Amino acid sequence: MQFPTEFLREKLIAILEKDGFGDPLPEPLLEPCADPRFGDLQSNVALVLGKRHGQEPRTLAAKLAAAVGETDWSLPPEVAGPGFLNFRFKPDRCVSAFFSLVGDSRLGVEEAEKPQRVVVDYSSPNIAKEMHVGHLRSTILGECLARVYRFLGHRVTTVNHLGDWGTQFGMVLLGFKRQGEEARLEERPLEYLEELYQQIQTVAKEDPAIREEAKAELWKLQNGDPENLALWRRFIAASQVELARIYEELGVHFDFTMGESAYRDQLPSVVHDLQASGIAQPSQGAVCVFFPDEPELQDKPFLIQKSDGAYLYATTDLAALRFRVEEWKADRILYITDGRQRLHFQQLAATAKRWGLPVRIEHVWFGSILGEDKKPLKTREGKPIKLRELIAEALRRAYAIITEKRPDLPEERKVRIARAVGLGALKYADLSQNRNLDYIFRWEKLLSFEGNTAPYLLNAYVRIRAILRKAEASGFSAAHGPLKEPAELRLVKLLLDFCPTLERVESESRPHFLCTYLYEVARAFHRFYESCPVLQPGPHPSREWAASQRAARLALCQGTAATLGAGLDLLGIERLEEM
RNA sequence: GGGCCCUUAGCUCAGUGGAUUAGAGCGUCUGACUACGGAUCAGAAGGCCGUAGGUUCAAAUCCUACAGGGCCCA
Repeated sequence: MQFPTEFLREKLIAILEKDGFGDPLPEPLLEPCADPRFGDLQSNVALVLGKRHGQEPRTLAAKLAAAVGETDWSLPPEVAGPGFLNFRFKPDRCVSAFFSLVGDSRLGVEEAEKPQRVVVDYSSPNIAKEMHVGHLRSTILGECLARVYRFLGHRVTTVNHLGDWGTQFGMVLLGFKRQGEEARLEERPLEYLEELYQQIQTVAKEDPAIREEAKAELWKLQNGDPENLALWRRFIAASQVELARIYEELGVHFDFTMGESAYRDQLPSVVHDLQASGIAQPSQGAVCVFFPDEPELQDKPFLIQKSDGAYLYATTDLAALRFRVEEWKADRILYITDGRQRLHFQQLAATAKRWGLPVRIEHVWFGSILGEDKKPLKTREGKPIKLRELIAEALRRAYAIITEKRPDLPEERKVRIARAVGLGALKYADLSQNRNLDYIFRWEKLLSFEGNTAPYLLNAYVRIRAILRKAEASGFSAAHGPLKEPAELRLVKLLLDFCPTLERVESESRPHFLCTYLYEVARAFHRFYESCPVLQPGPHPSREWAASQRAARLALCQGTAATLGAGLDLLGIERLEEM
């Protein structure tokens, strides 16, 4: 389906190229007007080209305006100020485009012509530790991006790269052997394993003998000791059960869960390969990749094997990378982690390039979570906020509100609504902010239910659904009809922006573009709702006209619900029929 | 010591390769309940876009330096 911006853009390009202004095209050619009073789209190409070719911008703008003229989509452009071109869409054309969009299950979004195989690597918790707030960001962002890429027609594989093979298992094994309690392992494995680890670590600090014992346990595990292997497998199985519960609650799905341990047999060959092809070199007993051609990485070698022969995260990541390219034929891999790992992924990408792996690596990084004092909220000091506590608090707060506002509802429905609202608010808090920014952890912020939040979007959706249900009960249906009120047209134009918005999300892997857009849609709907009655229109010239208007407004409701609903789905937020 | 990120209204944040009068939410103040669901809507107040230079007819946006905060590497 064609969109007005796209249409005008192509038109403008054709004119510029014909007039010899196309090399290179000034960008951006068109952007939304800063102020709606100027129109729908603005262009400052005349200013840029005027300068480039020594022409008076206003004269050039007038010439371009004349060349564009009136189009199928737009009125003749106006020249304003120093040489802006302001474009105004034809309302009727937008309305008819809107009606074709309403009838389309994909809302006018076409599937990618050249689908890519995209691997999204996210969440990736450590198996022997509680998940905390930091994991939420990776999990929520990754899930959302995977859904957006998939919706745009790409072949997405999601993977949870579990930390299941670190040195911490020496401590955990020792701890469990000394004082293991089966029941606690079954009950709450993540918490229990973390506790064991911390206990042993505390003791080990004082007692070198304990440190040695832990090392010995680790050595045994890594060298295939049956007892330790069996225990380790039990830790993993128990942890995975608990993780699965959390993911299910969050509505997160992985196509594959493959821990670091899955690659342990491949590590020697990675190091060997890289050495054999001259990419990695021995250095002070260790093995490193150097990057003489990358200015930013010149003094930052990538360590892939330590002098004692041990492998590192880097080695595992390279093995996983090779696996994903060779076995999954990945064209593109997105790693969703916090910004502290940026150097690591820069090095990983640079190594992959020299290794000749035909894959585009994107590090989708996000900021840290800070405490109220703007200092990092570290798990060592201070009190870590456990993810399940955060979720429980979200549900509790949402439940309190729903109980207050809807005491009439049966318990079961209140719980269900509290789930959608609480989890939605929590997810939305992470998704709606530019991911690169650090954020300060505050319950009120993460669990806010007003303004630009999930409950606001849900509220709009619920209201529309209520209207549509009533309409259906009364036998009214949606159809073509007049949409001329400013609030109607504003909504119509916004709904035509769904597809371009998703493309922007894809181009930068930034879900907050989608959130901002959906918020605008919900706001525009609320305004429309206030000023344009759908089911009980006011006085009208004729009964036919009133019926036609109601049908058109119902269509607008349908289109808005479909767009908000699709958007919520992509964000991973559950839709509601009532709240 | 080197590198990266950030600094926009009291608070939390948008601002799509420079451009017409910098936008929201929360909070504050004033309105709208004869309700298609008020978790809503209308309006007001509130900003030398960290500081200082530079490039430009035009800078929150690009360049340089500095300050403050955070992170990474040895």
